[in-house]
Amino acid sequence: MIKPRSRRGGGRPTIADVARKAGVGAITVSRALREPERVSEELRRQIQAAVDELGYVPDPNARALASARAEVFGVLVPSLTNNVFAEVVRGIYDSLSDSPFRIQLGNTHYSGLEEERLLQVFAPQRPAALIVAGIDQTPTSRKLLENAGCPVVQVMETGPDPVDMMVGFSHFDGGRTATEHLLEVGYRRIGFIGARMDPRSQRRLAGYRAAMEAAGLFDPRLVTTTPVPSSVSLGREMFRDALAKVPTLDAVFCNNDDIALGVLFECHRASIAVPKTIGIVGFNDLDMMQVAFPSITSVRTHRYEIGRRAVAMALAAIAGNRPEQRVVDLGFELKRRESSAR
Amino acid sequence: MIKPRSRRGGGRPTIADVARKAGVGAITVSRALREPERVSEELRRQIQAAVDELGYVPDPNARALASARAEVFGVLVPSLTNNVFAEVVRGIYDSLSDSPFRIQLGNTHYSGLEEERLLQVFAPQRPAALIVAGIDQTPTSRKLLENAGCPVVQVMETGPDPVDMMVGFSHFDGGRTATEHLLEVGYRRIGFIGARMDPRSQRRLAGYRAAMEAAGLFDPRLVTTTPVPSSVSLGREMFRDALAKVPTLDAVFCNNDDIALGVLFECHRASIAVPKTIGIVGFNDLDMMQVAFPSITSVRTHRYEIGRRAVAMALAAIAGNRPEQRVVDLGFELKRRESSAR
DNA sequence: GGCTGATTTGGTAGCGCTACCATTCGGGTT
DNA sequence: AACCCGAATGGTAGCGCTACCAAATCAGCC
Repeated sequence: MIKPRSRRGGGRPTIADVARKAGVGAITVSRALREPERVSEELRRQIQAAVDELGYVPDPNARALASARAEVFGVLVPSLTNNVFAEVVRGIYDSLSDSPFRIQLGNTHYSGLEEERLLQVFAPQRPAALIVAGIDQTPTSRKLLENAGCPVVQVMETGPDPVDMMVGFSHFDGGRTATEHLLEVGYRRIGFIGARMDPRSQRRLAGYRAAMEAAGLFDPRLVTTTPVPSSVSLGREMFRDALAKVPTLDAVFCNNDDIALGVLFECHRASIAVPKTIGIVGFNDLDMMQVAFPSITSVRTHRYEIGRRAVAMALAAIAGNRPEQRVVDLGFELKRRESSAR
Repeated sequence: MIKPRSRRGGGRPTIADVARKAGVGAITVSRALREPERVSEELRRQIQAAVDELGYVPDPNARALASARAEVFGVLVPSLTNNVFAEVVRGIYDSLSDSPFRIQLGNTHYSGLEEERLLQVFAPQRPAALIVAGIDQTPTSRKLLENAGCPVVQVMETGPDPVDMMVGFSHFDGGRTATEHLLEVGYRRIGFIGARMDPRSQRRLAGYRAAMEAAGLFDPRLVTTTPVPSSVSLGREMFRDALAKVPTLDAVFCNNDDIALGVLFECHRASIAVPKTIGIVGFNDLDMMQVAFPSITSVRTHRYEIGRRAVAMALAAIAGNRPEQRVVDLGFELKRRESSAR
């Protein structure tokens, strides 16, 4: 009596079934699938026919165990609902959709400890690459990344000391450029409104401050921040607070577009003229900024492109030709619109 | 000479190392980790000590291979940037963050074929559960889901014929309720503006039509749709088109909040009074709807809760007590605001 | 013809874990 | 005393694949 068909597996065909049907060794099937150029064309055809007939699909778990490397990209972002990171993630997905790589996405909730925890979950899987947002990893996280044994790309920011590779832009410069623009067009009592205040927002604030100090106009009372997560409604409230604190306020640089939109709505509600009485500049340049009335000046960031570039660099590193330029600055672009057209 | 330490693995401790150190069999370590109640307290303590000392972490790939079941939830959504799905995904993540389950997220780009392809990638991993958006799977996808050998939850909608379980609400009813509200407050020439027009938007449109026909007011020229992806700027353009087509238009029901916001901005720009001249109702009720000026009436949907509930049902099914109520309708809530307060 | 080196193919031995079954042991039951 | 039963532990045999090495094949060349 024949040994019964594997008890555990769901009866799916295995590589051995394909090998038997094609009349070759199992390892040749494995090779034909992974490195076709190393198998003669004839066998390749035979094997392909057997694969098609049986509907064979390699088991990714067995593959990962045997090769000590999973075809998985680990991706860590601080938020899934923040459009900014959603765009980065979309870029990553689009770049990987035609590859054999799967994606495992982790949500750190802007917490360094949570990032650590997730890296501890991700690392044992031996991912093919890791993409993490930001450059402010805890020492433990940094060590985990360095020892992950795979390409690592830090995204959203650039900095002096990459774990491995980096794609992003300077938030400090972004904040400074936005503020300088407001100064240029004649605003003087320019406020900063920032929610969440993660490290990137802190650096935008630093850029704002540098510009204001250079103009001799910095005043700490112009700065309104909160660690509370950002939202349009919060933007509205914070603007009211800022205005109560400094009634002479004539412009605001917001740490993101949600806040800026909240400011705009509050101006409408309170019949404050934009840009005449109050100038507004946002950050990120979401689609709606150019549609708003009045349209809102914002710093356009290349989120989608950051995701794509991060994957491209990781794939190159996996393929063995690590890009020579390890830190890529994709820059930003100030979009001047009605909200600051004095 | 001692056999060299495993060549392939990165030298990470294995279950055998832990077993040796704790002076027990490997299988007992495995059990202590997965079913602690079946191991005596003394051994449990010894094993835990060895685990801690070695820093042992089970290899998820080996585990998946041996048990023919990966600790992975497969999640398929049509879009990563659409806030609606981002919220569902957030609910899923939050519900799973304390569990051993990882998440594999797929982006179908609103395409049935892409959904099929992704299911073909997901299924061979033998996920612990699958969560998919919508109820309009292709026949192939449906078969893949039925044969996946794991709990399946369809989310965002309810329908008569679940593959396994369902959590959502009726988009038809949502569309009808929104339209009935506009009729009730006195609008007559109510337009429908819809972008993307995926199956869910189609059903909202059907609900709109049912309400309009019941009132004897349906007119096909009132309906403006496009398959183009939705955005605020598109909402603005479509509203202009709709108004050019039907100058007597006195209200619009938008298939989502982005479109509604675009309509609002265009009204500002063209000095059209809201809600006096034009009433506006959106769908989903994003945070900004209540902050907008005027605030925008919208149909609040419980996206985050849908994600949480889907996971709860899947976990129950995995644990062996499949919920008796296999189709859960979480409903929706019409939020009446200024934009339709005639 | 025999040698060399490149190319193609296959066998063996795991990867690290768990399913399955066997074994042991203590405490009832009859 | 023989028997049974459940609880606790362990051994064995894979899960389906690939790394590693060996073997076979085929030029090309002296």
